[in-house]
Amino acid sequence: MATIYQVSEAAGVSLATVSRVMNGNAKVSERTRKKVEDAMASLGYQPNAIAQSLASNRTNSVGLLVSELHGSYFGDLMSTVEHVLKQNGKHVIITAGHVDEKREHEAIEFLKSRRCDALILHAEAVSDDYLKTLVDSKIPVVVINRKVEELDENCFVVDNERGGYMATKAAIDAGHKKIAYISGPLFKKDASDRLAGHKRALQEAGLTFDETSVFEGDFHESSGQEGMQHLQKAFPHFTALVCANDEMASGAMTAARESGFDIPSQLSIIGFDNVLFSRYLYPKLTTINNPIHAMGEMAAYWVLQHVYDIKSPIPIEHLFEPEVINRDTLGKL
Amino acid sequence: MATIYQVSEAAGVSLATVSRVMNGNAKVSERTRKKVEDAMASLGYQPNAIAQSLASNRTNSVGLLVSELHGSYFGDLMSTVEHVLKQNGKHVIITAGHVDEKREHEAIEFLKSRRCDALILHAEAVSDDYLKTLVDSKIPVVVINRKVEELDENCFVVDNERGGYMATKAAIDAGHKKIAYISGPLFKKDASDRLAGHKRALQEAGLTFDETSVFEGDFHESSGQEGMQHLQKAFPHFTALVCANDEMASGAMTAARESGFDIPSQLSIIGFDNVLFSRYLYPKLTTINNPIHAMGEMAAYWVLQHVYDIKSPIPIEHLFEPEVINRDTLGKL
DNA sequence: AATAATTTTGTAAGCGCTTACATTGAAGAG
DNA sequence: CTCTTCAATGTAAGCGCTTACAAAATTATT
Repeated sequence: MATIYQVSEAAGVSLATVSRVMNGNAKVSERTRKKVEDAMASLGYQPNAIAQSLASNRTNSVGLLVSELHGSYFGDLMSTVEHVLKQNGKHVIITAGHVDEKREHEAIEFLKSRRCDALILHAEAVSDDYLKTLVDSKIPVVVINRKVEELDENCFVVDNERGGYMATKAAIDAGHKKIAYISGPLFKKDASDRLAGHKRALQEAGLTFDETSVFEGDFHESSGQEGMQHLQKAFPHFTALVCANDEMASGAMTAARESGFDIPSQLSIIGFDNVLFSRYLYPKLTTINNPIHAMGEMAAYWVLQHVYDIKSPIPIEHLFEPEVINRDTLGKL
Repeated sequence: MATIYQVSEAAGVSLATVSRVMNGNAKVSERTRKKVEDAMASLGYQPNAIAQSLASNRTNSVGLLVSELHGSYFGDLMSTVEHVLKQNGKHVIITAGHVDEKREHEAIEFLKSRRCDALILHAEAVSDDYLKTLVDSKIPVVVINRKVEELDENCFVVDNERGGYMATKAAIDAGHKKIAYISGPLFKKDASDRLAGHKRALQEAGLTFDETSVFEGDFHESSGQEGMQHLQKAFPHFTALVCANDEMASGAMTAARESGFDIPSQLSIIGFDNVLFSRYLYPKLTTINNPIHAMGEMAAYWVLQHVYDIKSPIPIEHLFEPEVINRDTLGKL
């Protein structure tokens, strides 16, 4: 591996000059620039990013914490963030927190130890206080899909309450009166917000909310199946089922089919998130779009603007709107 | 951010001693170790990984190149690799090549510039020669899902020909005689190997291979739909359709349904890869398991063993066997 | 108790870069 | 032709660590 020193020798100039042509910030005469570039090319020189980072205190990399490395939702987030940042010459260091406080904490500490210039966090398990401390600690931090008190400027969230409202409203508008609900784990803010929206829609339509109509799942497919089975007994004869995410909706669909329901003629199902595979399902799932793509993009632009002084091509916004995606699982009654 | 220097001052010892307790390699007396650890704790000291890397020429991070950051297949690969490596205190730097020669090349150069200790590559676009050069260039490299001449020791592959054979054999065993095939882009080795296996199964069963029975897709869902539409005309009345991956199988299922076929009573469909969502499909997709999980794990163990001298808990193997996953889309004839 | 052997600690030279500051040289002003 | 100015380049001091090697402190040996 050639070093800057060897380049400077080959080009007959000083280290500083080589560094200058690499960074293109200070003026270098055409002649010497050429000499240096030739030397670099012939040596196959590749700057050592580690050394550059140490000397400049800039790593040109931003840390991204996701809950899992697999799954459509996070795949989408990672893809988007990487795309925007790479276009601007920045790199992404991805790490997973697995929705576990200790592991999320470690993951964030890892990103800090790598001296990322900024952090984009989809942190679910770590405390609000920890996030506040982080923000105070100087390192630029952005939080996705979580609203932290006093950190509005650093948070990018979808209006989950509204999304939950829209899902149930869509069912009501289609004529449904008896609507069941499979929620996510209610200690999670997004899950409880979505449920709150569901309740608001019911109330607005003059429908009374029945405790037995909701099953608390865990956002995984299997709990959708369980939920469906449970609700058939606990809250029989519902005609529509709203699920707090698409995975659970998929599980519910499987269970419904096994119980002999035709979807949507006998049972309507609505999901949430609009992950990629929701359109592969049969029937194609009617769901609420969770603009994770837009949020990831925005988070990346925020970082570019605040950390690297690269102006965002779109105005920075913090609250994102959900949207009904009409497909084939919601039937008129 | 506290530095090692401040820790040494606070503990009343030299830099070297602090470094020693951090790395735990040289002997340090209990008393001073305690002093240093206390100093670290009270300063909230966090070693600067960048500086450590520069000084030690070790980054404790391995680069992982995938084609895309989304999708079940890569999600699985990333998850597995990260899991194994993290368990051993190593970190993963993930980057995407997007199946484009230039971008893959850049991605690899990026990983090299970050001075990764090793590279795990799912490289599809870059040339064999380039990979050979890489391997020769000293940096430990492992290639996933691609067999490169002379680099057997560095490659981890599934037996695609065998998988293709198994898929078609399964259809034949179920009584099918007229079998269509939707392949991946044939310039890709895995796609052409799978097709070769398909042909071998036909031949072995005494069935003649008909050029019009295969449609060359691009591994994406839409080309599964196109393929289905095309084959209905070009090769009518086939009773089974083998697809070179699950995405295309999903597309074909949609198209088949739109054409009024019932699956599997009127048309059997077999996929390949066994990605996560294949079991969400309706009917659940019968497919060939592509042991990407096992390969990713093995690649990670190889790196641990060859680069970090951590013995692999399982013997290193390079060729992985596909397996038929029987679900609901293959019907007896 | 004196010396050797061994363990523990310190000193200082890098790792490959960036960058403030100093130097040089050429062009312009008088 | 000398004196400024200013652009181009060089010098050298770090960035925060690791690690030979040297020195000091401790323990073992006689």
